[in-house]
Amino acid sequence: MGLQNTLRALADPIRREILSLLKAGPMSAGDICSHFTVTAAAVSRHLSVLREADLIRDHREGKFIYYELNTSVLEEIMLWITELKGDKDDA
Amino acid sequence: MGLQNTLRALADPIRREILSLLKAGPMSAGDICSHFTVTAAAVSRHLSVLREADLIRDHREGKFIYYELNTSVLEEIMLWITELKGDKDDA
DNA sequence: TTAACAATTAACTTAATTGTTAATTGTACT
DNA sequence: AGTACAATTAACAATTAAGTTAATTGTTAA
Repeated sequence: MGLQNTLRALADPIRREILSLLKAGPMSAGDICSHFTVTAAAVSRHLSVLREADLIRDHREGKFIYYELNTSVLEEIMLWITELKGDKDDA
Repeated sequence: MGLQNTLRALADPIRREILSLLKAGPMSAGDICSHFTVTAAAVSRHLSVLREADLIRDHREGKFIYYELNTSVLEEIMLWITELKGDKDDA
């Protein structure tokens, strides 16, 4: 379910924007929300989709839940695309 | 609309399988259909999504419409992922 | 022109996704 | 305990997506 989950998670502009935000470093759910016009509940569900895809990790610190980027699962996409593009290694 | 269209198109297992089939070379719609259990109409719609994303190109030869892979739009995804992974060029 | 075939488009159904508001969970503080 | 705050989950409405069958568009050949 890895590649499917990852690509599905990336196929939404808000979720991609969340990932871009997290590029700068870990951020609380509230801080992430403040960058969007949709409600906190909507953002929270986007976060859970990203978490299911293992594109982000979370940990609680007191009242806050911090999210951080996990780019390791993106390797699988890179690999898939590279293979599709023709295995130029064989050339 | 480029990246969004591309990722949305890739976020479906049948569409990814179609692209993988086309890796071997151009193929008619009928040949593509024969690899799947869904109806020809369903495959045709998948093909149109892939075409809108410019992941495939088509041309008619007599009764047949041949599809072939276009991997150039995948560069955009590679770039986006690379940027997300941290712009290691700056290191 | 008519028949036959390849493929797409149309109309419709069902399932999944996205968003909202309201209720719930978890933590800190007095 | 009780209040306040951060964040998630639940329940529902609306949109989008994917599948089916039936009808339509192109093309070839009799």
